[in-house]
Amino acid sequence: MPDLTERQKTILMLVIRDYIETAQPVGSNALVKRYHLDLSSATVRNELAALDEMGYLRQPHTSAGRVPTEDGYRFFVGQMMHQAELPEAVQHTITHQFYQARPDVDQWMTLAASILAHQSQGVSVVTAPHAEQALFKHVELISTQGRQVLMVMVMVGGEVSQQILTLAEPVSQERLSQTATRLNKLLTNQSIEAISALPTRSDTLDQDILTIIEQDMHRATESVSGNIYTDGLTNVLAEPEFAESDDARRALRIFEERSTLQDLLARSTTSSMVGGLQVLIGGEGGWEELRQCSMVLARYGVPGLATGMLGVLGPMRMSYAKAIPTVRFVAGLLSDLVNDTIGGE
Amino acid sequence: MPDLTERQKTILMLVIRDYIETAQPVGSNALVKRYHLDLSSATVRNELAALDEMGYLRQPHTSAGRVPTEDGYRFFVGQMMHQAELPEAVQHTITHQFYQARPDVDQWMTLAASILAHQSQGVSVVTAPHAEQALFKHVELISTQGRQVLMVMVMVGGEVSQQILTLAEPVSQERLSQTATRLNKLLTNQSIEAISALPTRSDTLDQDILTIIEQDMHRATESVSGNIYTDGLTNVLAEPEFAESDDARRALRIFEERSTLQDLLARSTTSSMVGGLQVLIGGEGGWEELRQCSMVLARYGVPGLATGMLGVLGPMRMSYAKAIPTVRFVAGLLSDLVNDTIGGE
DNA sequence: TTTTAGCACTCTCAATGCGAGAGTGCTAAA
DNA sequence: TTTAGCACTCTCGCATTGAGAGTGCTAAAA
Repeated sequence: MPDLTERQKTILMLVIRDYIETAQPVGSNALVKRYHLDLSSATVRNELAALDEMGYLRQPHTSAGRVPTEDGYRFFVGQMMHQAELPEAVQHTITHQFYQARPDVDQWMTLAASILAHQSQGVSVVTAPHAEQALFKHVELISTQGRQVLMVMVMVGGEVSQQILTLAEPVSQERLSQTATRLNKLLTNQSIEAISALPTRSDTLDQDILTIIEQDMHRATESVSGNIYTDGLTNVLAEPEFAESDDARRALRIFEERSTLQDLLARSTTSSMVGGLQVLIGGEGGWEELRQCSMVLARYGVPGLATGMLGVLGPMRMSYAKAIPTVRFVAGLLSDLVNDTIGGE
Repeated sequence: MPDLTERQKTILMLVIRDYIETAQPVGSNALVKRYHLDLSSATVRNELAALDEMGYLRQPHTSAGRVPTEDGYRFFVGQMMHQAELPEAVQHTITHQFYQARPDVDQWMTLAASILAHQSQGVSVVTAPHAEQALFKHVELISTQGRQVLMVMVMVGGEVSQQILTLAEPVSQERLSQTATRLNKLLTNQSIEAISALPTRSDTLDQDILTIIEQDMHRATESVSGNIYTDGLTNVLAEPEFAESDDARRALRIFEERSTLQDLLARSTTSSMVGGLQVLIGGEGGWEELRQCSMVLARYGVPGLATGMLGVLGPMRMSYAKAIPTVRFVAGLLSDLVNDTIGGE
């Protein structure tokens, strides 16, 4: 990599930039003409051959233009990673949209997914903030009809879980409220371990609810991430490389099956930290169906309290120049949001 | 339509059945051979010509087999509409899945969408149960940090809305709880009109929250349907008619943009009643992008209290034989669920 | 009157061949 | 070290062609 001359770097960047725009193999003549290089096509040809040799470019077939390899894209991303910034106007627009949205995690996530998808013209994915360790915050019991009760539980960090319980016999709202009050007093800010270790309650209703809370918190702890939001699924169908093959279908299926997607994100979890940005090129991290795709991922939130992931998927020749700064900016925005609303002391 | 002889009906049904399976124009020879008809191909040919004349079939080009027209599909659906029943085994499986799921509206909707998509091999859509008139049931205020408060509001019928409030100054959880208790007492089972007519509260916190509740209920009333759940988006890409055209993209985009989808469903709302089943063929009801598609729709729930819609979208030659009974069965199941859990007295 | 066999005709689809265009690598001169 | 020139290669679009499937029509058979 250090053995690239300045001129080679320039040419390599231009080739990749051009290919990202046109999706066509780019040849020496076109390159010289299009970018008014002060070189002849023959010189460029030699350089292209060298870059080919070094593995940054390749030819789809003899006597065709050059196309970037995965290594080529990696170089490209490495170069632009630090320089790319979102235009201020766009930053303002995005911030404004968040400001206008209803202050609700669900809305924010949907909005973030939508913005990412539109800005990058790719498929976006956002996970709701999720705590590594579940801490109880509040429970509410609302009688709906007969033996049916709606239980709403809130955890520290803001996660909300609700479910419908069917009790053995009808219970008045008043008694439900009393139970809720007692449990809230008892459980506030407790971890699941602490709750499990609690002695059995004498009141059977209290005990029943307690058991359900425990189960629910278990579920929350086990799941690797919060809810998953996606958008822009159809964007990928517009890309010429997916025009007719069913590669597109297989890739999109991953995004539809939330469990698979969760696995995928979980893998990347370890290697990425809040604020850091991760670019997976050509299905790095081994996901067969995504061999033709790239992902730009970032983690956001408050480490230890609540974090989530967000990212963009596109073909390998996706517009990194847009995707990278957008992901970075939105990650920052969501981090602030988490911090402001459900965040630290 | 009454001028179809029995034999013509039989042949028409066979042609359509075959076309739905193979996606290939079906000719007289193939028909006789495949279904061991006791007729010569020439006779069949005459009948085909007659059906063509009457508008049930057409030829993509001279000297190709026959393909159903929209009228053809309508006849087909009319014939099978009443006879089709889901096999008992499948019914059990589905019921079992609902039984096993976590008792939460969100889970149920996701599950319903998933089942519809898998059974019918099409794109499914399900809206959460939604009341025409919002009635207040319960509100809860949970202090999260500083001036931030999580408000959870439940309406009669089970709809839950949550949002994060930023108060002018920090307020203790105790005071929040008192406000919630007072408001709950005051508002239970009240309609939005009644709430709007209420005199101003002396306590400013109470009044602030009250205003927000009012706004929120307004929002709930205005939206035509609850949350929308979809699944099986990728199924449509597997269909040969969408293999490479970008018709597929346009159709799928409708399903991604929830607002458009909501419009679409709203249109069908009027004409369909709970229990009834509606089959839109070839984008009936005028939605240009869905000209090549069909939808099987049904309404479920308890009229007046909470209803929702569910349905399946596929190409015109979708498997109605699977889609229709599945939609009908799941609609029944969801109706029961609504009735049992959040339903009437 | 209805059904069937026979036949000429039509149209698609896959395979084939061909020429233009774009791009390459190499060599020799600047 | 760069550039001009040149022969070579490979794709892509286009037209041609032949096989196959299916039709409609007519006349004979039931």
